Amino acid sequence: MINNSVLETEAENKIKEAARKIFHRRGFDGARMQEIADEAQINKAMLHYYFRSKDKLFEAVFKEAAMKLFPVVILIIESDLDVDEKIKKLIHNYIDFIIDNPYVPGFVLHELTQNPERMKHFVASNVLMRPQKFFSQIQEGIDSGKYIPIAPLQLMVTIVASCIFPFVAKPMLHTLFGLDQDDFGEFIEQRKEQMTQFILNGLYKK
Amino acid sequence: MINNSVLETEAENKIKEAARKIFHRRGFDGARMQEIADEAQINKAMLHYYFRSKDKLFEAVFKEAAMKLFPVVILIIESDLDVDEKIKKLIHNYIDFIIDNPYVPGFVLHELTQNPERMKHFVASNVLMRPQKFFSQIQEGIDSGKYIPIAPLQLMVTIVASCIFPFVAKPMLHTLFGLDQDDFGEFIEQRKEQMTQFILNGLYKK
DNA sequence: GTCTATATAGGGATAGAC
DNA sequence: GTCTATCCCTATATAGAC
Repeated sequence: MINNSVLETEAENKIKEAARKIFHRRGFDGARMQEIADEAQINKAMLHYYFRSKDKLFEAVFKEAAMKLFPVVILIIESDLDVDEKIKKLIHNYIDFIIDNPYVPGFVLHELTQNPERMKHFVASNVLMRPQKFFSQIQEGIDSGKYIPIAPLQLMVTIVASCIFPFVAKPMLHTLFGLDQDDFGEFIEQRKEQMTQFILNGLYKK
Repeated sequence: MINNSVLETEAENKIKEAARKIFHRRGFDGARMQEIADEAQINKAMLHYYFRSKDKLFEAVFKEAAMKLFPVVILIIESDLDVDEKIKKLIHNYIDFIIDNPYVPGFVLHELTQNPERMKHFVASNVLMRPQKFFSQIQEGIDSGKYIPIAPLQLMVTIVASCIFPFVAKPMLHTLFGLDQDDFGEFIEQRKEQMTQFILNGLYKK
């Protein structure tokens, strides 16, 4: 007789994996429990057996997405690297992460916008952003005349925006500039190095 | 006797204005016809009287949003200004526009992502982006050694991202950095000038 | 644990009186 | 044109047999 706990875990994972796909693709309102069940090749009733409700299932998925999205930035930001290396690593690693998880940024941003209260307490208590070191490094560079004067948070937001935005705006790039799937892949690949150079060049004083 | 056509127009406008608010705030799936009716202080049945269906009403709202969002960029891009002036104008005007229409970018991006086909043909036929002149200007600057080598589209996307992203990520800035409403307003105001300087500095070679 | 059948609610849409 | 009542479908959720 096979241990039931193993099967249980497998079923749960299969459901969560399916839910992840559908929620990421359609958002909370757009997702259907039936579609998740189909994706998991499982009966719809089983969703409610393992996870009581759509809300609970969503919460599990959202948490994982948020926990994946933020730490990429945080770990690098808090490291001992110098500014140039941090920016280079940040852009490369972040874009690579989104290539593997293309729906995560749009999903997190949208759900956070739609229902800020639902997950705010969770994000706040689990994701502690401590950018002090990075911000200090920037400020020192400004004070020493190496960097142009810029609020560290402005720089930070610009870096993250540069990585995330192209993925959120992918349909726009397709419609307005005719970038197909392959073009987009090339565009993103090119972006890693060009953005690193552009942002570092923007930071350093002439 | 009052002319009926006037009242008709007033009712239609009241509905569209209410629909705009709700759709922008909740997206297509999240919006409720009842909520739109309440917002318009009108009976729910009247929505269907004036606009046949939720889809039709949404389409009207989406068109207006998209038609407002893109031309801001396009007009400046296609103008005869030089690169520095274009970038400065682009950032200032675009951010000012979003201050007045804070939900538009997230709305357009999300709906375009959720259902790319629904509006693609419309956007494609109504919004013609002709960035050739701007792109040529950039390329000339690169060839003459004035600018660093960067694909014009990469620059373009970065500029738009810098303007739009902070608004989409507003809840994140609130949660992670504790920016309240006033802080956010200051942040955006500061951003107009600092991003202009940062991006121009990034473009010019040392 | 897994399925079928069904309860229940919500929301888009319409019928019909006025 | 405007309202009430209601149709009807869809989607979440549960009951209950196996």
